[in-house]
Amino acid sequence: MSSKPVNGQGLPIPQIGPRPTSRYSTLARHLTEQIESGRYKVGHKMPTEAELQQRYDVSRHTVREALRDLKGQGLVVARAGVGTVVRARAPRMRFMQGVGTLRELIQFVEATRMRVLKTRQLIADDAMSARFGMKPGGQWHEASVLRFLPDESVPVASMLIYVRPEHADVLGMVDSAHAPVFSLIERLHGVRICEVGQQIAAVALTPPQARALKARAGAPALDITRRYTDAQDRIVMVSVGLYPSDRFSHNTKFRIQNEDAKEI
Amino acid sequence: MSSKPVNGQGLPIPQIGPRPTSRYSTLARHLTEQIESGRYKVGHKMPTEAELQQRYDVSRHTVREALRDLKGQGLVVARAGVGTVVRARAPRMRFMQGVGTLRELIQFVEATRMRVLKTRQLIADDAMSARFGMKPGGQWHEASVLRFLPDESVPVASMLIYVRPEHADVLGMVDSAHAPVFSLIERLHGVRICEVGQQIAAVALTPPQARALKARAGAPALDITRRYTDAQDRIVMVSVGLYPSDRFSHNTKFRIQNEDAKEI
DNA sequence: GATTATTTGTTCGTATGTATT
DNA sequence: CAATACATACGAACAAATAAT
Repeated sequence: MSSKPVNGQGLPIPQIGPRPTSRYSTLARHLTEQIESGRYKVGHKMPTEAELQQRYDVSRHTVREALRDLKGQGLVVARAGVGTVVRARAPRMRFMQGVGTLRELIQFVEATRMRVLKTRQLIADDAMSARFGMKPGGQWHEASVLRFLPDESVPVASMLIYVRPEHADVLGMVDSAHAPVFSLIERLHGVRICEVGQQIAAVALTPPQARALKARAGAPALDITRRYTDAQDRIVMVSVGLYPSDRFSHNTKFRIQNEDAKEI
Repeated sequence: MSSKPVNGQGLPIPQIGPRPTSRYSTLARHLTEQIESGRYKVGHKMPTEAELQQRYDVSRHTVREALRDLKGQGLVVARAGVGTVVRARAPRMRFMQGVGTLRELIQFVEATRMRVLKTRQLIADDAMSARFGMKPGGQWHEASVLRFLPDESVPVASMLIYVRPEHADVLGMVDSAHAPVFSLIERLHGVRICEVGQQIAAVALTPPQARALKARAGAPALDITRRYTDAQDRIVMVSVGLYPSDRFSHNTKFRIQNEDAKEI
């Protein structure tokens, strides 16, 4: 009868809180501290699930629940066949908080119409891999899209949108659905976007680009490239937008979170 | 012992994708559709886990994985002893959180040197008022600055920095102090920056700008204008940076807010 | 108020699938 | 092809919270 420590002790993890928390969340907190303290370094691999299972004397399920927490916070990335790699040392600083960033994005999307010019399949080559981080050889669907303000005939932007073949059906709904493409994928395919990386650069329009946008060749434009990734750090979608400078500027507001300005 | 349909059929859910996706995500999508279609109404209870388990002939584990997805999207809330209640018909939009935005900015500043070319006093005119929101007639100090990467002679950016007369002393310390100007003001004058508004636009370099930056006239560049305001919404500082596109791109990471929706 | 039934939460065990090395 | 490591899936039991008796 000694083998029933179902929720009792036997776990060599320092139980900090006064209240007995669950094992997996205790383990999650413990691992988080190890990462924050630098015991597990960014870029390096965590111990395997089996290793953690033995070391802390818990079931593999419990280990996975704990790791799921860390994944959700973006601290680690797990990949089958490789392992669990530490990705960040802190659970995402709250230094600045985007104020209305997403809301403004959504409102912008809802206020504009999109017209899909054409779609095609393609295989990611080395150039795409270098630009977007897709694995070379992966299959993708590409849509060429123009974005219009209501009651205007001159497009605000021309975009290229890349999605996985299994999500390609959303490209057919972009015209009618006034919603961002990534949210369509989330809704229709149960994917969960976890992080969005955004790169903004200034470019000069090439002649074909200028023709599509009814703009002058060589005119300056914003190139806004966004990479949408899920919890496993897999790329779900990539969008490349070209916004002529006379029609669009990118505005963001940051609010400084005043509680911990100590770290700077 | 015929009960080993580990990944076979037996699930009365329409499998859409060409590849057999996991059972739990298929189930999650199915349940999501039921909610969106109004089959399960907001405020009402979902079937119990045991019920779903029987109805779809899967294990409880699979049911829970599917429900975890819905919880993560904020569609349902589960409470022990009560059940799983539908909370929203569509996945509510989550806000994004700027990740490392400020940190990256600081690191960029620390990794570069600044050289102040000249400073001057000026009175805000209507043009400045329209661009930056300063009150017309207000006194400001302007510094023209070049920013260099270490060991490089070509500037990364040319900037104009506007500060109030009472803070003008910081402009003399920019060269040596490897810290952002706004944080110097905060430290030396006890001002507390509360919000930062940022506008990014693409521009073509004018001939004088191109000369200062040792770049080609007409070349595309990012114009990043930041307005720093305090708690009273007074403008503390304004900076205008010109970043030639071949030397700089603006990167941001957003992370989707991942509250666990445990509490109501 | 105490007891019981119900429902989700946590934890163990085991086995197989899939991606990578 | 084999070994490794995470992903998915089955089963079983008990704990904790809540609602009903």
